[in-house]
Amino acid sequence: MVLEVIVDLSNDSIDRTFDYEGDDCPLGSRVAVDFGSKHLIGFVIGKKETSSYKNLKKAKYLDSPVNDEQLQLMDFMRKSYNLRYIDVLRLFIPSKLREERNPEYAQLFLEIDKSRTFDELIGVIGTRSPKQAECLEYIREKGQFMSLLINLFGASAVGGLRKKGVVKESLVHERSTPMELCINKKERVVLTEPQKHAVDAVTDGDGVYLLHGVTGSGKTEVYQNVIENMLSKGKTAIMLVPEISLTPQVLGIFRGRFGDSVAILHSNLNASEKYDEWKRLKTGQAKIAIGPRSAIFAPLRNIGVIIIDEEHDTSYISDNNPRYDTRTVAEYRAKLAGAPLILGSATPDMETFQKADSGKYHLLTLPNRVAKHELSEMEIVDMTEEFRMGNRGIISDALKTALTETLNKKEQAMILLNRRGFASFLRCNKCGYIAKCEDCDVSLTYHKDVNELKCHYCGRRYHMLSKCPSCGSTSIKQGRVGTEKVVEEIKSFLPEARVLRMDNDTTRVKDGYSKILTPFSNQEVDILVGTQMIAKGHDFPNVTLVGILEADAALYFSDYRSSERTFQLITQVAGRAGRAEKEGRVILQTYNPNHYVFRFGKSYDYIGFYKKEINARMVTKFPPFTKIVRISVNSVDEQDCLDSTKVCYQAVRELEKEYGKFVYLGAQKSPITRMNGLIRYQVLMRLVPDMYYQIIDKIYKIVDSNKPKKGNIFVETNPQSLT
DNA sequence: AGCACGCCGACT
DNA sequence: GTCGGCGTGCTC
Repeated sequence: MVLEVIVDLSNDSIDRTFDYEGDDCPLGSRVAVDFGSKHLIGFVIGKKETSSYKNLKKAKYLDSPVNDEQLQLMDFMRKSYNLRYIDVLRLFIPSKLREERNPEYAQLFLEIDKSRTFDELIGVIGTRSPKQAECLEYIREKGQFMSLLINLFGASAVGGLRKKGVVKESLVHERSTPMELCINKKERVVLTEPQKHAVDAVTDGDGVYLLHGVTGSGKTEVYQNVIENMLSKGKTAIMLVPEISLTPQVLGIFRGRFGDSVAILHSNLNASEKYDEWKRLKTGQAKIAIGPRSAIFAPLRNIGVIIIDEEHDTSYISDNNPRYDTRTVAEYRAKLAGAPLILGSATPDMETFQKADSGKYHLLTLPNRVAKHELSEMEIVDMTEEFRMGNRGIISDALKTALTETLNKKEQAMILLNRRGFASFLRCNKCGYIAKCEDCDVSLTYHKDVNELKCHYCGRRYHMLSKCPSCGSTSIKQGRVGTEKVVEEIKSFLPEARVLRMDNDTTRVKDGYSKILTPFSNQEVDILVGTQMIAKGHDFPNVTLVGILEADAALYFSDYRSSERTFQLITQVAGRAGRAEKEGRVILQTYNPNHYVFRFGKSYDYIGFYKKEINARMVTKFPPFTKIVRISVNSVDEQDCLDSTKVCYQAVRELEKEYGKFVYLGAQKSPITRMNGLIRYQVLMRLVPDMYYQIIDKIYKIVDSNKPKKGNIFVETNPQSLT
């Protein structure tokens, strides 16, 4: 029988099937093939009786790691995101299965024979077999799986070692416990009415449910009950959480409730551990997959529910290699399985809430906090006022006082320095004026190299401003503050305070996270100063004060989502204060206190914010009312990059002639020169949704046939940023 | 992705 | 005269 095989190499020129001769096997089977001079893994995605090709090589069947439903999901992803087949396939396969051409050896573990010295063993091998000696040296310390050794040193060398009896073999397949989990057996709580209603609705329903509830309103309890109901129906479940909140505590709660039927797919697991968890799901030993976005590809059958917690989190969007949006993929997978999809959040994505609002999704609301505590009181400090009063520092007087009080009470504080999009906007320190594009209403980005302001959406350029057009002050500059600066300022008025910084620099080092969080949680540190990353997840009961500096920084990021991001951020950090018995307090500093984000944020009024924001999006024609499409081109060679971009641009213009005018911001070339040796250009356009679905495939075609010679080209829809 | 084949520059 | 640069094309 002729098998149509995708080989495990990621390259545009071989993103198609190759015919091989092989025994009949299910689609999705993994096979070993020779391709050119290489020995590779391949995947069967089609079968036929005859091939137009003459002398076929043989494909050797290994196993069948993906099922039919998963194949359908792959197809969907490939088409909607214009991805290579192999890149999508790899998402479904644990990396271990890609290394092993010989599954029968996969579990065979080789170690050196410890009853003799290493030199004795080398003696046995002799000088005629250098490959074998090399291999023996390789496994000297820790041993290794046979399949990997065969890949590295060849079958004959490894076979030689076995024949000479210098290695010991064992069938290792103990399940390695992923992470030390403190299993957290919690008392079963009685559900509130809204929780009960949500659980019932989802259990008997299908389609997409938006579970909207503030922090502490008991969403997790809903998830658990739905999962439990599904398990009792003999079904399985997938639950996705943002990478960062995949903490041992969270996992412990699920392990406590569901025991061994939970499989955890975490990026901290090594290849073998991941493979073990994958296999438990595949064989049905485990029925619940919990993990970050990649867990959506879990090898489960008979899925009863898919849950995406904190659905607005940006970690659900993969912005490189295979680019995809997990929520869209999950929605399709749920549809294939006939299962409901739950999207949970306190601050849903605008697009998600709009779908719930318009009846496309079902809306479930958890109105109250179950915990005894109300949400923390939020104070807004006007920094332009501080400036006028003569405080030129980063920290307002109100926050200074609050910090001092907090420390006196032996409680802790967190200070968030919002640095999103900080690099480049221009602001007047006196009146809070921000330079914006007259056409697009997004903030202008300052380009130092040419001393110009530029709009990232339409490319329009403006002269650099020397004084504020609104109040005439010359104190107009780009704000740029680092965490070091904040710490310095705190030290100046609270010299005894124990302060720790947490940002990209301090967490990059090995165990950076726990080096900072452990002392803070042990109360050996009073104040934690950090960027976005301190906003998520961690629960510190002794924290009663949260300060947000530069709360409006993200607002000036040249991105139509900046208000939404800001609202999400302040809601999230505010939730960090006063989580246990003690009351919490939030102080938010801004140059723009009247902005609606802060007005609604202060009272935790998501619905109010949504109404205002969605209206703005409609008027300015931004998503969800349009889709922004970006063609990105990069190359090591400027001319090469430009050529490709130009052709694409012309082709897009042709499309416009055929289909009618797009809702442009002007599809045009805007060059952005970037570091790492790559020149980048892009073509941007905005399309109303109907038009988008009509022409996106044509745009993919244009791009595919105009690749730069020495670089890459790809299309993104609603990209995360335009930098 | 690799590997082979093939056509122009500076070297023993 | 040749060694080797990497552009182009192919792998079932």
